[in-house]
Amino acid sequence: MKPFGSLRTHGAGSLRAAHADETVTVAGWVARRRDHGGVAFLDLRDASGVCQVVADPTASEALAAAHDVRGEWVIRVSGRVRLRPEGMANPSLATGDVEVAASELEVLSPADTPPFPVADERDDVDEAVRLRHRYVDLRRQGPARALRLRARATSTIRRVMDAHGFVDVETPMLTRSTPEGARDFLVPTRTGPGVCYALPQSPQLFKQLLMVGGVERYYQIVRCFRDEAQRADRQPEFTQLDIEAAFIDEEDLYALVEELMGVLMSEVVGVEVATPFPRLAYDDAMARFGTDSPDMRFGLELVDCGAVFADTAVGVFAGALNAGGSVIAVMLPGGGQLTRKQFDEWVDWAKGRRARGLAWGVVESGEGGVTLRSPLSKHMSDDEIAALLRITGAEVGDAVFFGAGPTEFTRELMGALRVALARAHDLVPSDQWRFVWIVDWPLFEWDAEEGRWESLHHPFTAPREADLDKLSGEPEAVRARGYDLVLNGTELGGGSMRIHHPQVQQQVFEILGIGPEEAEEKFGFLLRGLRHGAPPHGGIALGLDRLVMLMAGEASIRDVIAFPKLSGSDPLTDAPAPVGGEQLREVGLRPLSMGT
RNA sequence: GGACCUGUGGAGCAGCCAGGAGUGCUCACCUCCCUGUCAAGGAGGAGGUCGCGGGUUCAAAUCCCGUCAGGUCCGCCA
Repeated sequence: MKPFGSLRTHGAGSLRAAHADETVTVAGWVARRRDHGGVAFLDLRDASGVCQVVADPTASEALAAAHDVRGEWVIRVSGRVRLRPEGMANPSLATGDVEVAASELEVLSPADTPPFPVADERDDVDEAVRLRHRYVDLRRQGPARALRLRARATSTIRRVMDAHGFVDVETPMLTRSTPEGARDFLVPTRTGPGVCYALPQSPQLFKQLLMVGGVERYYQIVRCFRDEAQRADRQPEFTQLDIEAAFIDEEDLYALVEELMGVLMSEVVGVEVATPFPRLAYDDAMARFGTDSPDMRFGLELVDCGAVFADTAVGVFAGALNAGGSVIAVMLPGGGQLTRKQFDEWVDWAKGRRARGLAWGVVESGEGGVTLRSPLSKHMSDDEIAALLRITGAEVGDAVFFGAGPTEFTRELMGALRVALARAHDLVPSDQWRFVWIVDWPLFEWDAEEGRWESLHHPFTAPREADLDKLSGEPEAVRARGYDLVLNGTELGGGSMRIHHPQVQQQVFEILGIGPEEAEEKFGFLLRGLRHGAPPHGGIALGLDRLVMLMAGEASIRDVIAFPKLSGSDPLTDAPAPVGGEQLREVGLRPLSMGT
């Protein structure tokens, strides 16, 4: 195929001084027009960029056509490329040294007035408006770049995976609903009333069966579906880079993913990241950062103050500690500059996250030395203050925030505070790329509400060999062969070495409260597969949208998806939409009467 | 499911706290003028159920209640 197609000879953005005196044909959208009556300038935009077209009375038909043209019309222009007159070059344009002197100007498509400014690069148009007219929005520089960056990323991924002998295999989109996990999207069919396909939340079981099937190395860039509340980094349909390999262990997987990320960062972002990536135990991540996806680009780590306040007279601290909870501090360097009002706002912020409160103190130099100015300081002993300053490293002019309460809750609260403080005080270096593996996960966690054990990752995660004997007696002590990959505080994805013994799988199901019959009914195809010679295997699933979002420097995965959904619906098509009674009847459904 | 924020010509905002005529700004749109602009310039013009419903009031974009839509966060997301 010709580089720019048969309808034109050059890309608008490709013209340079070297093209001077060539006769070219360019085609694209009218980005701007500057009509002086006797001469008219049009900025012509296509995928390659923008160039200036000039029409003057030497070609009166072209000039007349240029008068009538409007923004976003699609036009084709033939003419001679010429160097702009002395002093008229536009250095802010790649094509700014030249212009196309139109001899012919043809309107290929007129266009309605754009619903919002296209040429304007300010990103302040309401997102719902942009997405309703996404076909216009995609012409803008930001979205256009994001799509192309995403394409470069997927292309690079395929090249690296192919080079390692991975086989790209497609797995079904119409599959069966599985228990646990997120809500499924259901697809009723005319097969029978009450019978539904489900869209896959991930190809997890299929990729394991591919391992049983001897594929050995599988990958897929695959759409996944989860019917859950949306967030800035969540969509009902999203894309995973799904990877699985046989006869490997964790180290093989880490090395592969680190190589892949290194190549991606280098080729797509132009950044060299150091490998191997650091590894952080789950427990340490929770203790130091209050989250399983820590942002390692800045400090402000959580400090456990339990020892400092073991015998404290501060009521809320003593209460938390006596109840088996924790007192956790976050030290904000220079935080002494915060006003009382600002501290109060942080207290409100904490209360908004269901915390009972948030304590704070400012380190100051007083008569007898260093003191802590705080609503709580009159209850604190000098020894406590001294110890506190020692373990937090706080100095004069710094502030210390305290959370007190149940350990897990307080860690997560202070972890969120750490991130919020860092952002509010501009302590997050935006040019750093900190990957970290989170390892040593527990296999199960206790769901107090439901009164049962749940998989922290998923039920097919292998327990550590050494912990196998604990499966029956103490599930809480069983460690998983799982791992998450985190980049700059965003969970890119996770994976594990899988269970390849049907007996172990059966045992895990039992702990999760899935009896043999239910297991056979829901996962029979997996269990049968595992009985037919399953190699040791494992893999990972990485959120492609999130990865591309970070690489593109965007704030939402919606920015790197061609046609994203807003909360609950597709702004472009207005899906989901009602379907007719006949269509419903065919799939065995009847509309519920509305009301009540 | 919950909390908070937002909703004003096509786009982005101000007006709201402290009620007084749809008042204002930037851009876009339409007509005319204009031969070197690049966010072109000049003159004129059109375009509104102030998200929707109710209440208070002599009077509501403004105050109150409800509701809808979108966003962010919490819950949820193996």
